[in-house]
Amino acid sequence: MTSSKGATLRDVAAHAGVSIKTASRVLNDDPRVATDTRAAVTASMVTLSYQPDPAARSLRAGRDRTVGVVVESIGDVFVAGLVAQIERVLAEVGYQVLVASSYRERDRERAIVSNFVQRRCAGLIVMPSSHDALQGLPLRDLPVVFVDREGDAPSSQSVVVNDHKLAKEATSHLIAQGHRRIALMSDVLVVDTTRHRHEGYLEALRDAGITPDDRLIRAECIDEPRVFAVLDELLALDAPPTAIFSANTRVSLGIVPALHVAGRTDVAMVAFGDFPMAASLKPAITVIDHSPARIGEVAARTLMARLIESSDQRQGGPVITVPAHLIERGSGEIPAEPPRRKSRNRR
Amino acid sequence: MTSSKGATLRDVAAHAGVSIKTASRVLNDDPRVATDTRAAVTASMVTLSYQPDPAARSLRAGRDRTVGVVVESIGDVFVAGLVAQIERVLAEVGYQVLVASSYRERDRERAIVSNFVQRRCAGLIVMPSSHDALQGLPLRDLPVVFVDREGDAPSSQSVVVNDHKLAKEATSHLIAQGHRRIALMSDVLVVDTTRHRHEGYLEALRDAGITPDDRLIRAECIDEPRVFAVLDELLALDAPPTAIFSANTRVSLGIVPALHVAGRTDVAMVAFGDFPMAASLKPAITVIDHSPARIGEVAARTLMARLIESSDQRQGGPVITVPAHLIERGSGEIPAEPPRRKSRNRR
DNA sequence: GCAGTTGATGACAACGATGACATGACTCGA
DNA sequence: TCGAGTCATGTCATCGTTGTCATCAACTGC
Repeated sequence: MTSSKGATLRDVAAHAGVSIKTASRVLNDDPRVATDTRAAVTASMVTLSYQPDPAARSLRAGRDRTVGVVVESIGDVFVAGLVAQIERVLAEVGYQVLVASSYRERDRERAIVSNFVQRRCAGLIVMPSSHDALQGLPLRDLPVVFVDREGDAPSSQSVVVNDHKLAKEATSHLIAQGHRRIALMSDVLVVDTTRHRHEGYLEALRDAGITPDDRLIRAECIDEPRVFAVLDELLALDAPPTAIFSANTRVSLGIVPALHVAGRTDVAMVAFGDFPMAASLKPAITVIDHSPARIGEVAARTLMARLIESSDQRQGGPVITVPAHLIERGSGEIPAEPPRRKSRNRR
Repeated sequence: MTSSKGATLRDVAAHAGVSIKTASRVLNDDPRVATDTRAAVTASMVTLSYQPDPAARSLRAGRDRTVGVVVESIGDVFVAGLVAQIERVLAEVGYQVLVASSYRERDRERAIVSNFVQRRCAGLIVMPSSHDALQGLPLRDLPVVFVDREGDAPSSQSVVVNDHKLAKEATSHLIAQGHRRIALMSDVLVVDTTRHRHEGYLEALRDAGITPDDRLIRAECIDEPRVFAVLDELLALDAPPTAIFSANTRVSLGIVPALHVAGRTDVAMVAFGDFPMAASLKPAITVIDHSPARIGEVAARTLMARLIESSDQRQGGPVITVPAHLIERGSGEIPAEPPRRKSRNRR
């Protein structure tokens, strides 16, 4: 039945016997409309199953009920969880989500943002490839919320976890099990987040009076093959590490299979970021619960507050820190010196 | 420097000393423009760093370089992989991706589609909650590609795997290991895909002369707690299953931890759909490699073919089947009768 | 009973781009 | 040499909506 093109505001106005402007007013909840007129127009809208045209609206009004989300790669598990939550929260208030992946390429990222601005998105949620990723881009006062990493932009806010503190906590946890040779495996150091985790790691070592060993610090784990290679090298050292701190989920997803393949699940490990199956592996993986859902939710609500109330008043400071904590599951509690066959099962 | 509002086509035209229409022609690669005029306009565009306004464009031209993607839930690993590939392919040709999750609610799904149509998306990629999910919706001849499940819509195509065949293959694989009591765990039977997998399972049993046991067929595994409960019940049966066929990834992600917690990793298992870590578990999980990337890629290219060439000529039939195969990893090769301590390590 | 206020409504232009059609300068073949 | 056909370009209206300003009736208070 419902065929071809939908009804326009003009049709609604004609059907209700009012001017198009009055219909527009009803549509926009303008108080200056008589009650019965409003009723008539509303009825006509229902009858004609009218739906406003977003393009015309955004062209004229200069804004669109759309939020642009720029992430590193939507295929990443962490990112998917993040976007899911953002989409869920924004859908509640009738906003649509545009997603695009930057693949960490600065130019691509900037092009995406420009495009979103051009599209009159109402706001932006960005997982920036670098602190100054958006520097100098014309943002038209768009509210911007950075996620997972801090970013610079006029009137922006960032939703992050305390990378430094949590990385330190993870490392200290391993130290507490008696480990002194702890490897750090991470992605390259272009993202601030990763840098902060490195610093946390180093500080934990320093506090424990352990001299960092450059051979154990490997910030080159960009893909799975690379992780395998690095791990091979680490295990082949004269003094190999007895524990590993994995600085992000993608790396963890490489380390775990690699350890299993090498048959070296005796090496302790703490992973920054939870992941599917982490609790079911043998040993189960001790993680820093860096929850994408929590971060996404906070980011979306932070943006929403600025979208809806049109209050430039931003809630919370420029940097909002979401809590996270360490979940002991086994891999992080493997002691440095394997117990000398005291008892196989203590319990 | 670059401030506030961007340049409009009028500005470009003025700067190049031509009419706005000529500038428009250059923008749209209309051949009817003199070479030097074109050069001048292009130069002006660069100088003013002109970017076309998508809203105005889509309003006038009736189409937008945007593809609407409707999925069940963007947070799902399978879905995330799918969307990532779609986005990647479409970005190559300058299309933006709008995503929305239906959470399998029909009304929501239909509302999303209507909205996308209203937005003048150039095309739609839909993971439909049911075969007739889009029935009767005004689609304006939009090219629609259904993914992972077949769907009905005028001039649509579907990109799927052969669920029936693959489920049968998985089940037969378990039968070949000597199993006769094979449980089937799946999501509820609202989606065709799931139904086809059930049929494949049943056919494999029938072919092997095994009578299906209703107590082993559990199509109620909608979330993780439910999976745990069902598994408990199954294992508590008088004649418990010796093998499990998991009909989708979400269910697998529940079964694996449940088996580990119950200490019953001696139960054989084949999972429909690969997932992170599947190869690193003990035992590693034998899966049907139902690859989201492959499906996403094919779906995106199928849609692209119709977007770009504006040829209504659709390539491929209404249903495009993407190949998939069984990957033996261990869990699916656990024999029905555990070997009677012949030798611990054969090699 | 009248200026001034308020409230409801409408006419019109504009947002930025493109489609239909028109124009004027060529070229070409008979 | 001229009409037809091509080519490059321009004029104008239009997509569906909203902002600005005008209109006009009813109501206020003195």
